[in-house]
Amino acid sequence: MKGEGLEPNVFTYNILLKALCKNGKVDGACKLLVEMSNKGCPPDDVSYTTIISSMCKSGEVDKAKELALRFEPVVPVYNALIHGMCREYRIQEAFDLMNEMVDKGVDPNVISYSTVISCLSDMGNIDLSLAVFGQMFVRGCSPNVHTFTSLIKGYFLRGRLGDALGLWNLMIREGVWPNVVSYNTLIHGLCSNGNMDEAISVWNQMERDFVRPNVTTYSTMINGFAKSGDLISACEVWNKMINCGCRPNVVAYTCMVDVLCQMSMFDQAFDLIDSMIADGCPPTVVTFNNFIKGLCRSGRVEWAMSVLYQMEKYKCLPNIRTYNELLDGLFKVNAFREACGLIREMEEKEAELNLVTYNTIMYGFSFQGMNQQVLQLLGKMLVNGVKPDDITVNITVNAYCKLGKVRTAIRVLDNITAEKEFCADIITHTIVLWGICNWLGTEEAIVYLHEMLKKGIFPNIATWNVLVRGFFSNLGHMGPIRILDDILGTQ
DNA sequence: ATAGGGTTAG
Repeated sequence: MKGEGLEPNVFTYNILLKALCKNGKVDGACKLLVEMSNKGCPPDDVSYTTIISSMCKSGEVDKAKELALRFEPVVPVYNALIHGMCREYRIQEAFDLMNEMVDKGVDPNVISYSTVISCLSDMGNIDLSLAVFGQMFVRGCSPNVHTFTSLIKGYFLRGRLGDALGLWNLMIREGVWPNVVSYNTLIHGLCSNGNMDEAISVWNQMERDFVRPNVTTYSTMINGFAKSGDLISACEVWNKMINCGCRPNVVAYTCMVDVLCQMSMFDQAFDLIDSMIADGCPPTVVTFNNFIKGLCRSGRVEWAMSVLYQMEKYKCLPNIRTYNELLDGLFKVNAFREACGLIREMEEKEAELNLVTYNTIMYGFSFQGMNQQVLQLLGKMLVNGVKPDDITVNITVNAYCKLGKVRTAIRVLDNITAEKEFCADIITHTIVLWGICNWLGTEEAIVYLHEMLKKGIFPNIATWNVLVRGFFSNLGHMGPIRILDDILGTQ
């Protein structure tokens, strides 16, 4: 350009800025920003928005905010920052930015509100989501298809199907037409709430509305059918996708790997993974996790372990889910040594154990009768800041009971139940009943049984098994007969 | 005409 005697203008520089950002050279873009001023072509709003948005997308939202402080930000800059905060669920800071906008008279627009609403929906806070929706109206800003779609997503996440569908109808009544993303959100919401029939009818409605399904739509349907056990329909959607000229991407392939595994077509699943390379969309760790999960669930754990070591060839690193699936598989086939070997391997690689990992290992250990080690693992879990769930509690209570520390088990349960973080279910109670029968005697078990009934927790077949066995081993044959009389008398 | 902000699936 310079050879031709042409001077770059602000458009030229902004295109260059965008190119630098897109190639991960944000530092270079910042240098160019300085150079622009020196060359007598000062950066404009677009220049700043480009850089700040790029920083936010690469997770450098604090650096982006610092840069934004150096000038008077416009709405798109604020929106990029809000999105950056929301990406990390820093919702308070997103609200702070919104308030700052209002204070400075830079009115938040539909994009600002929709970004926050989408974030709150993802966080499961549909009530706050609706509050922002209301505030948006008060401030004279109208929702668009993004806003409605984000709210609908939030309702589905909380299982509120009726509210989600109500909002969908409201959206259409307001003259806001759904696009392919809205349809995908609706279909996914119905599928993940176990409403496959409704999902199919929406998918048909989509065609009548002349909204073309994209690869996300097909993947959502394949996954929906796969999760509901309708593998034939899942395959039909895959074929339809190919016939309609829609090229599968890595997600579509990954869903299909799951389908083939569920059909026990493991060789075909592997062939499909292999063909992904040739098709230019290489498998990811999620693809392999599906394959490994399928193999483990059918007891082919050795094969699954060999896949773990093949992943490297595909430049895929196993993640915690890979290990969790394999550990579960190994424990289920009683390959205790191999499971311990894998745990050591995880420690060497400094893999961060999560809730599922701890539950899986503790469960595996308890099946080996290693109850002391179960309690040690609970300690390790708490030290590492991993919050136990109801499964952890049941495994722990079981360990205490097996060790004969039934009173401790009951005390631990009372404490966490009082904090309302946990609600003991029939499984918990059956475990404790086992402990009482075996260590404290059947009379106390009957007292406990009555307390259970008073709380509205009703015995199932496993509970009765525990009681009957307990009575046989403790009282000879008279006990169980009395209990059986009770059952026959009441049911 | 050429540059900037938000929604979906494994």
